[in-house]
Amino acid sequence: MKKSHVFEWNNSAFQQKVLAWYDQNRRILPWRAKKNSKPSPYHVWLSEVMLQQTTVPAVKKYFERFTSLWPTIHDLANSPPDAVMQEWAGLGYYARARNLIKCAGIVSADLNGKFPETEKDLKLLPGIGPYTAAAISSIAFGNNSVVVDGNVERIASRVFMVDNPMPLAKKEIHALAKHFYEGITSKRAGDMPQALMDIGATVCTPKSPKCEICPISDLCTVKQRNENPNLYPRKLPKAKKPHREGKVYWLETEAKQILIEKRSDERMLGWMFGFPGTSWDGVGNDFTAPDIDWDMVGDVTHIFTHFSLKLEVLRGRMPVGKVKLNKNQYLIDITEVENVGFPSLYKKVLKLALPARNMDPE
DNA sequence: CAAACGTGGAC
DNA sequence: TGTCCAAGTTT
Repeated sequence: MKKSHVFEWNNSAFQQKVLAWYDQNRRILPWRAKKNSKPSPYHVWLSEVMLQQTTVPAVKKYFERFTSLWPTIHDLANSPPDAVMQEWAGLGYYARARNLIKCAGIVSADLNGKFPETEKDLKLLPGIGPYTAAAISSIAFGNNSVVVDGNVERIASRVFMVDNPMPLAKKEIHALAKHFYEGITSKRAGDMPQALMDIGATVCTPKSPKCEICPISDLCTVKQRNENPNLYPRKLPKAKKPHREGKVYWLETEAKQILIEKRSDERMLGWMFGFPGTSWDGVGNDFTAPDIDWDMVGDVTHIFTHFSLKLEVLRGRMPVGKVKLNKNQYLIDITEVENVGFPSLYKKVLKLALPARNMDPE
C-alpha cells in the first residue's frame, strides 16, 4: 500500500460500501440470477465470453437468442458449428465463437455438462483466460477469486491513483485490486465483482465519472486529491492505424445464384461466410476472378481494430456451368443471400451489391 | 510480450 | 471525421 494516500485504506469499509450500493442499484441483466436463486454456470460462461471487449447492450440480444436456441450446454455442443457462427455474426472477435464451440464440446462430452469450479481448471478450457476463469469461479460457484476486468482496473487505478500507464501497470493494478476482495465471504463472493463492474459501468465510467453519487468517493485518492479522473487509468498514446485496400467480387450465375465462401480458420473472420476477393488480410491467395466483364459497384470501407480497409466491389455474371468452385465455396440462391449471417464487412458488401443487382435491366 | 483480433455507439 | 472505448484471450 502506498503511504501517500490521503486516507487510511480499509478493505472492509470499501467492501461494505460497494456491496450496500449493489444491493440497491444492481442492474437487471438477462444472464444474472435473480436474488436468492443460483446462477447457471452455463449462462455465466456464455455471457462472460460474449461480453469480452463488448458492450452490455450489444450482448443482450445475442444472449437471449443463444439461450433460446440452445437452452443447455449440450444443446449448444450438439448444434452444427456453422449455425453457431451464423448466430454470432455481427458480435465480432470471431475467435471467441470458435472457442465457445470447442469449449461447449469439451464440457458437454468430457465433463458431463459440468463446468469446472476452480480458476485453474476453468483456464484450461478454450476461450477462458484469467479474467473469465476468475469471473465464472466466483459468480457461478461462490469462490472468492480476484476478478479484474477493465472496470476493476479503472476503479483501482483511480482509488489508488496509479501513475504508471497501461498496459504496463496491469500487474501493479491487479495486485492492488486484490484488496477489493480480501476477506469476502462465499455468500458475497459472486456479488463483489459484479458490484464493481456495475459501479464501473454506471458510475466510475471512463469519461466524466459521476463522483458525486459514487459510494466510494471518500476512499478514492484521485477524487480526494481533486485530480482529473478522466486521466485514469493513464494510457500510452496509440500508434496510427495502417490502411489496406483490396477487391471483392459479387459473382452471380445466370440461374440467380451468388458465390460465397466460408473463410478458413487461420484467416481473419475465420469460420464466417464472405465473398471472394483479394487477400486483404495477408493470409492465403487472391481469388482468381473469371475472365468476364466486371461492373464496378462502388467501395466499402471498414475499420478493424488494427487497420482500416477499403474494398472495391465488382459485380459480374456468368453461366452456372462455367463457375469453378474452390474448396469452401458455394453457390446460394439470390433469395437466400440476405439470410446468411455475414460479418459486418461483408454485410456492407451485400448492401451495396444487392440493390445494384436488382436495378439491373436484366 | 506485443500484436492480432470486430463492432457500433458516444462525443 | 476522428478517436476512444466495452466484462479479454491467444500466440
